[in-house]
Amino acid sequence: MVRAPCCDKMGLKKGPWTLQEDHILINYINMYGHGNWRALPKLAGLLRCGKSCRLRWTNYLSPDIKRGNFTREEEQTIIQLHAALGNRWSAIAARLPGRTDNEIKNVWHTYLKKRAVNEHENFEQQRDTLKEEDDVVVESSPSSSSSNKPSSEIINNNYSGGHNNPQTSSNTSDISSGISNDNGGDIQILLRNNNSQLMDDDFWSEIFSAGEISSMMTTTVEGEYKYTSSSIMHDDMHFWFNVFTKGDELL
DNA sequence: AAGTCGTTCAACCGCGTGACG
DNA sequence: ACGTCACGCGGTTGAACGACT
Repeated sequence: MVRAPCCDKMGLKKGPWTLQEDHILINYINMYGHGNWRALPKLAGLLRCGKSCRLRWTNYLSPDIKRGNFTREEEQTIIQLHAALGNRWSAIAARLPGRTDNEIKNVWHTYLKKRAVNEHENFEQQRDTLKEEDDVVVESSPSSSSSNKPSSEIINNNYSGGHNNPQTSSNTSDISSGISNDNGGDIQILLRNNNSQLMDDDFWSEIFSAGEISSMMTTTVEGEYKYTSSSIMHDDMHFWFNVFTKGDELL
């Protein structure tokens, strides 16, 4: 397939946009819209390629764009969505009105990636501390196995992070969830839709391959999906589950 | 004051994909 | 079915700027 020649080979301008160019682009789009980006620069009288015009408009000039610093809520949303969606910046941007994929990508690489790593490390420290405490309890009274508790209680005790408490956050989601340790030391994750609807496999397919999913998952009679870990579930599973239980409200 | 380094962010580049003839 | 076009996406670059030495 032969690709159309790039704009730089056709004598078109590159680099930062001038105020005059911005005005021309804004005026043209306000008057005629942007039906065809490739034809737009010629029609508007700009020495730019259509791609450059589209980028300038969608990332900077469009009136829909919210300028200014990201709020704490927006930053948390990006971290959670990135954990669930990966580097799908446009999908993340679609859930943040007024923010562009380019802007989100920049913010992620400059601030949020570091913060996410820090939070991950803090979480691991917390987890290790809790694990040590659990070990002490189990050693002193083996009969009081945690598996006797409802899983929602377990997750509330051990993994609650304030607003991500599955019970208190259920106003926006019908999904209840829990993590528990069975007697073999494996980790079980229960995901239940209160309307008895099963969760979409796509939710997990981003994180695990299909083979891993099927080997990990069983369905209970109550309409729950039960994921049972073994060696394939790495140590970070708790962290990511925690992130997802926050993030699923946003998806 | 001048040079260096690190950070930020607008813009570019190449690729994938869907629409269309 | 195939080729072409146009668009959108994600990765990368580089200019601008501030902090530091």
